[in-house]
Amino acid sequence: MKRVSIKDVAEAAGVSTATVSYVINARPDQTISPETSARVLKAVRELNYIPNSAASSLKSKKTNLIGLVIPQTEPGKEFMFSNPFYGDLLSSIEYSARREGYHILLSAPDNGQSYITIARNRGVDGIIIVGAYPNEWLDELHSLSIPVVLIDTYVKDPVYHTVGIDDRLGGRMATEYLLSRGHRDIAFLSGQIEEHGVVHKRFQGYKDALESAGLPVRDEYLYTGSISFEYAEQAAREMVAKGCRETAVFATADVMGVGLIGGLHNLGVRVPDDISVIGFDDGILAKMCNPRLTTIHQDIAEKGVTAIRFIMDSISGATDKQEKILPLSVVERQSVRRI
Amino acid sequence: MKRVSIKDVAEAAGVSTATVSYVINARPDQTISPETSARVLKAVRELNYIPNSAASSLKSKKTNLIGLVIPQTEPGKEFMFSNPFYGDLLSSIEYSARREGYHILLSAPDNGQSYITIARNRGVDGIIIVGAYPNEWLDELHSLSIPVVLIDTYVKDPVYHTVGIDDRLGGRMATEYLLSRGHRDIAFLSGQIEEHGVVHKRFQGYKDALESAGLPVRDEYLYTGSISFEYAEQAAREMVAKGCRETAVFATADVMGVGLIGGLHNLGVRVPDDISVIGFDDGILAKMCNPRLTTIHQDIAEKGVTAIRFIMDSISGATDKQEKILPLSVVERQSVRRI
DNA sequence: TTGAAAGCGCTAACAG
DNA sequence: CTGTTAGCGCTTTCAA
Repeated sequence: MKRVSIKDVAEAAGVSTATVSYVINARPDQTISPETSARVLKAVRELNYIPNSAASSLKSKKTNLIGLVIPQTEPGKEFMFSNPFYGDLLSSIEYSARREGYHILLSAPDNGQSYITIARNRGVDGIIIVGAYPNEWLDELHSLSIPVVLIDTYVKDPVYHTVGIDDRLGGRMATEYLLSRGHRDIAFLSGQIEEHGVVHKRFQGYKDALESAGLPVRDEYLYTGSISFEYAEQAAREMVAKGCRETAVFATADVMGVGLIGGLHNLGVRVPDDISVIGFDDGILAKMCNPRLTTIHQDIAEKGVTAIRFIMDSISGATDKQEKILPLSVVERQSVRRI
Repeated sequence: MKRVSIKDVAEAAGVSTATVSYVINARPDQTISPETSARVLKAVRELNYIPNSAASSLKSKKTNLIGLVIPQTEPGKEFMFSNPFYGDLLSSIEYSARREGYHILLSAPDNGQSYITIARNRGVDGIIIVGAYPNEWLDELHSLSIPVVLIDTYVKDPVYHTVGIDDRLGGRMATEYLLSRGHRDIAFLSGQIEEHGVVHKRFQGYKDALESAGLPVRDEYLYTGSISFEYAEQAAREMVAKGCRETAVFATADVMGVGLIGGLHNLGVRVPDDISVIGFDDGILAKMCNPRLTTIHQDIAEKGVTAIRFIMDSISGATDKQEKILPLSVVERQSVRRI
């Protein structure tokens, strides 16, 4: 099958290549007669013509490509391994983009190297970045002058759009829920607490709730390692070794809540009978564990939809920085008991 | 920041654009003097030049882009939602591709529409397809004359490369493991059994093992719905409603094994005390559930690595169809008991 | 309402 | 060892 170009179509339809370009791109201000248009379309169909995006990008400086940057947990290894969260998000972004005629160029950050090279090389029309990255890394992207949306991060930037949730509120909701069930000794289980990270905010929310209740934030109730099933299991061992003074745990990700429950179970500690657990995310994992996990629900798919919308708005001329904070709710299941 | 082109570099280095192109692309057969080369490289660095891939693709017919097609479970919704399997695979593919200087163009199939349009439009240099698709859909891709690798599917094609596992063997291994633990009433839990699909093969392996053991394949022991946590939970209800004659279940995906265990648990049936369960995949879920799931292990990351290798080999001239069957093993955990 | 023509930035003969 | 040159396939002014 030989490549068919706009020229072939033009010949077949008896028009110029310019005309073909006009009808294909159907700009609202274009003035092509219906007959000509029909003739061109017919030729397109018969020749099975598909425009070459490299050529059109070269000329028009538009690629219809959106760069998506997803964190890589271990360099050279899986970037999203234990967290179905990313699968959901990715899928929603891809779908929303495709509906707008855009495709997704997927990358994990190349070991400290800047994304700017890829972005400029490929000429992406917009960038979606998931998670927290070093500030310099992000700042470089300004020079590209294309829309950037940051998902789930708290860097403040005057230009980049953001979509996320109110993690501090979420942390507070989780903790207050536990409080409302009579718990007073509430542990906090999370990955590293980093500046600008969501975990930091959730931790603040945890502290807010405790303080409002007149309760102290005890260091011995803090378990911060990595966002992984394994670390949560380990935390379970620590908890038990220390005598398990806490009656409830706020785990900042479902994957950790599930790990904790598993670890506790192996040590003969029952959830929620001996200890209560609340998670965060409400992804597939929450329903999967036993007991099913009471958790903070967030709408992952909506994050993707919104991110694409922000990019599209920017591309079509909107200049304001946009921000979206998606709502949160408590989903009661079986892992918390009233005491 | 104004765009800097190869021309700017050429001027700055006092050479022609051709020379710049030569040193940038550093072909082995090229003969540029070290001095010239150094001068060019210096200019590249100083001007912060990054080649425009649209322009080079246009000329060279090479995009360094690999199209990745991932199944979409529900049109318009998540494509990989309940299955961390895809996250792992995706990540491995992206990483391997990047090491070879390729990027990943991610797509979910557009509702029955062909992928060929995207492939031709973007000029991808190779395609990786995960999962089973209609034959006509796949056949169209032949006309592109670019390497295609199929992951986890059994369509036989004289050209496309394949990477997968021996699902029939896997089914047999799982069933024989159960048999070796004294089980005789073994149920089969899966998604729809489709031609060319992996589930079909695993089912054959199940039957193989039963037959070798002189046992019948009982219809009432077959539970086939969808590959989801929810269906597995439902199957648990059916099992119990029917009196739970089986003593063990082979679930063809961890996600189903986990769902089954959860569903059974809710009904007061204990795993492995009352009934044993073996899964398939050995992803993160297997370690997450309680009891931890005995399952068939497969190396997901290796699938991605191999797929990229096949594409690279093809691109660099290899003409043979390549096939890789990755090894399987039984991972014993806690969900099967000897009776 | 349409066409001619000038490139976009790069590659690859080919010539020197 | 390096430069000249002719496009790749498309968009878009400008003129007709």
